[in-house]
Amino acid sequence: MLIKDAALASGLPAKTIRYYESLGLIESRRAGNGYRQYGHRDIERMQFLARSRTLGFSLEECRSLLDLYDDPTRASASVNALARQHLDELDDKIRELSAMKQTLIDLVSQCPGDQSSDCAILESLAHGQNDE
Amino acid sequence: MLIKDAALASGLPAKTIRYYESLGLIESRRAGNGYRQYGHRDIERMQFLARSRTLGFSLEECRSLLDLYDDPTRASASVNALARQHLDELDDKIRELSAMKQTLIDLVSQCPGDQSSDCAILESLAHGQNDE
DNA sequence: GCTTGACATTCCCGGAGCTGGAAGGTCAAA
DNA sequence: TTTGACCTTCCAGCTCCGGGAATGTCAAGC
Repeated sequence: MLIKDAALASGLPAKTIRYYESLGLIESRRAGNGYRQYGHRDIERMQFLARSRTLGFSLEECRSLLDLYDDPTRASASVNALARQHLDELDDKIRELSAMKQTLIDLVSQCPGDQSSDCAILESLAHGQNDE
Repeated sequence: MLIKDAALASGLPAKTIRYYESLGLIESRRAGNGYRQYGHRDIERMQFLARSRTLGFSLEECRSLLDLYDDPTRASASVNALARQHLDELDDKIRELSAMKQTLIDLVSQCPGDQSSDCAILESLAHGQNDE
């Protein structure tokens, strides 16, 4: 299977597959002409990466997850810890964005949004008092 | 006022002030020795940027906000529109992260998290069925 | 046999928003 | 005079790719 079909099968763009290989997350054997060739196992690995990325894991976290996956002596506690840590990061991020959102909602509600130049949003950005 | 004090007064690191200047978001006049010198207006501009960034606006959005701020003929509707658009982006991002979070919560709850190697998280990453 | 088109390869650049570091200039105080 | 704390510019790197150039390969059509 050549890279384009692997991309189709895995959902990862060909560019991304090459990039992941350059990082050592994926391996490939080459045909006589130098073309990368992939088999079922490789596609599974790509899908693993694709799913992990969908859940927001960083590539380094993906590497750890793959390492655990490859290790038959792993303890599920290790995976669990990794996942919980990522969960905490997600929570932090969500909280941060939600705070931004709430502040912005307040500001937008105070801005007339008409042809006048008076604007609570700009006023707050310029002189504070709403957010600090 | 030299850059270090401007950094202290504005909350932006000196490096960031120089970076913003390179992007044309901030201007500076120079002393005879080439050192940047800032006044009250400059500090305000930096604080404006700092607050805008805190709300998650991109630097290009900050540029637009500053332009509006500088324009006495602006309509608050323009600012309002910019803010609402950013609000939508925040919402999208929050929803995306929340979806990740929920999936991850489900997976974590199915993973024993002990010394056994069986792990629903890895299983799901490898073979799907939970998220797709 | 030759051309065309769709693949493949490598390599380098850019983007977003900085941060760190190197190499060097300036200035006040000891 | 020598520190030490500033300042300057420029270059590199971080994350995760995507775009594009220059080039090679291969099957199909004429």
